[in-house]
Amino acid sequence: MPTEPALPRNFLRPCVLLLLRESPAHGYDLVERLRAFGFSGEDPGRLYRTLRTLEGEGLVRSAWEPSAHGPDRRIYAVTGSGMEALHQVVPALRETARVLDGFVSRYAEFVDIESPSSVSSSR
Amino acid sequence: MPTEPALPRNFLRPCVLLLLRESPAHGYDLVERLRAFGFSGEDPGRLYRTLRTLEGEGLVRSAWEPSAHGPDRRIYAVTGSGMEALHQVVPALRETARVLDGFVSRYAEFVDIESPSSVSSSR
DNA sequence: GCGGGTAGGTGCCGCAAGCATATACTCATT
DNA sequence: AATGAGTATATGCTTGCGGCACCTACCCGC
Repeated sequence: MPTEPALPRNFLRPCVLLLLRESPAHGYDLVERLRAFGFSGEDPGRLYRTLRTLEGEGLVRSAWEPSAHGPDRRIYAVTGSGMEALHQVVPALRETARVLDGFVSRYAEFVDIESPSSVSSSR
Repeated sequence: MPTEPALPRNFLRPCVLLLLRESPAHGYDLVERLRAFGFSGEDPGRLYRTLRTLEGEGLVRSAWEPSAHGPDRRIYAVTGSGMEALHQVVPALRETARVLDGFVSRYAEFVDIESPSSVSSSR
């Protein structure tokens, strides 16, 4: 794993919504699947808090499910307004990606000038 | 201007360093040039506070300069350790861009399935 | 009965971000 | 000579996210 990314504020929320849209899951499972989006897996408490907040806002719903081995699980699924909320935030995240690409290439521009060796491609 | 981007925490700092590296400037000027990185220009106070913080950390230095028209300006320039700090945070921002691209394309994947009309190119 | 993996949760605090507000200089207008 | 607009720099206050620590409880193997 490279450097830890500097994620946007509240990025956890859309990530949870997207993952739940792909398939319902319980928190402990989401902890693992969230690694793909740059979340280290430490601080599961943060995720559980976010899940309860999302449920309070009606963006996800949950139901307890007994587990064969281990304690019961609270299975979460995204709701209709949850999907709406996801659709609404995506443009901002797209915009963020655009800005960051701009920043990086603008940074790379003068780095290439200063050290013409070990050139990083301009993507 | 599209939607306001959801910028990472502390993103203002590297932006200021990059802009000052491109050319020294005073705060009021930076406010304008920061628009390229998604900063709306409201809340200039935030920028000025950030500048003073950066100066306190030795990442930038400043000098007063009289203005032909209007009040005096505090001209900022990036220092050596400021550049080091910039180099150190860029990998994380690169990583963030990567993650966001991944998120967006993963989102687009099921959006294309649900509404096969109005297809967005897969970049 | 002890440790380790699974699963879900609360408490607390620092600090960035958001918003309002203050000061002061210059110039053009009334 | 006062008023307002544009330029320029700053402080005060509040909120809420994020980071860290900590707790409970279940199941299984040794």
